[in-house]
Amino acid sequence: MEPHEPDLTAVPVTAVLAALADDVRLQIVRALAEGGEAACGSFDFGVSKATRSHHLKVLREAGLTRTRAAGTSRLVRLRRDELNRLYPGLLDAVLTSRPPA
Amino acid sequence: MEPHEPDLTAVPVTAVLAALADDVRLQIVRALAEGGEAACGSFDFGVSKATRSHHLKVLREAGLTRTRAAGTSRLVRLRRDELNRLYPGLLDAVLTSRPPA
DNA sequence: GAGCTTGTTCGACCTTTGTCGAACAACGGT
DNA sequence: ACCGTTGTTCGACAAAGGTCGAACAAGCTC
Repeated sequence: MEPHEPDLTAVPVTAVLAALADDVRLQIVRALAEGGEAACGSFDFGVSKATRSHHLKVLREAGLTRTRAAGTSRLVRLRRDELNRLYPGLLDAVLTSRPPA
Repeated sequence: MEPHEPDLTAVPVTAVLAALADDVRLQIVRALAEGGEAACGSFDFGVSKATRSHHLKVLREAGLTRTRAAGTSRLVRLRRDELNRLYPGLLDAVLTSRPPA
């Protein structure tokens, strides 16, 4: 089953923004930005694995991440270059924002 | 009644992003970016005035706009400088994105 | 003050979305 | 072949959010 990773230009801006407009997903994106490629299981932010899987799907379908299988795990990584090319400054603006005091 | 225009630093990033993650609101922001200050009524994007008022409230409470009374109207403007200072690149990234084909 | 214009607020409604547990699927190791 | 690990999918549920019409408020003009 292909993981359905759309062309970023085909994703409406509102969908990209909506994908980033969630605390859990933002934490995932931050983790990916810092640590590079990571397995789904490494994002343990106090939600069930069903919920985590859901959030990763949202990020993937918004064109923010790519996923590849690796044994029993799936490795996720940020599509930084494409993102920065299409929305220069967006990622940085979001990532450098202080965590909610 | 004060219109409750929060300090941008007090607004969680997710709230800012969520405010921008809507088609109607994005159109409003684009219009404000192009035309500068404008009356609420000038944003006729196929929604009722109740809905329009709702969206303007969301934008205001997310720290994206300022509103001032002017006779029977209310003039709205983008908080560009603050936005660009706190989230450099965000606004540009969102505004320069092509409209949904 | 009557009436018009401009916005806001108030339910109400319906869709979307975040969350979970449970069931399922794929893979690796023993 | 079996089991454990890792993710995904499937309802189900609750909360959030966009939408509307109607009622209300404030201000201008005649």
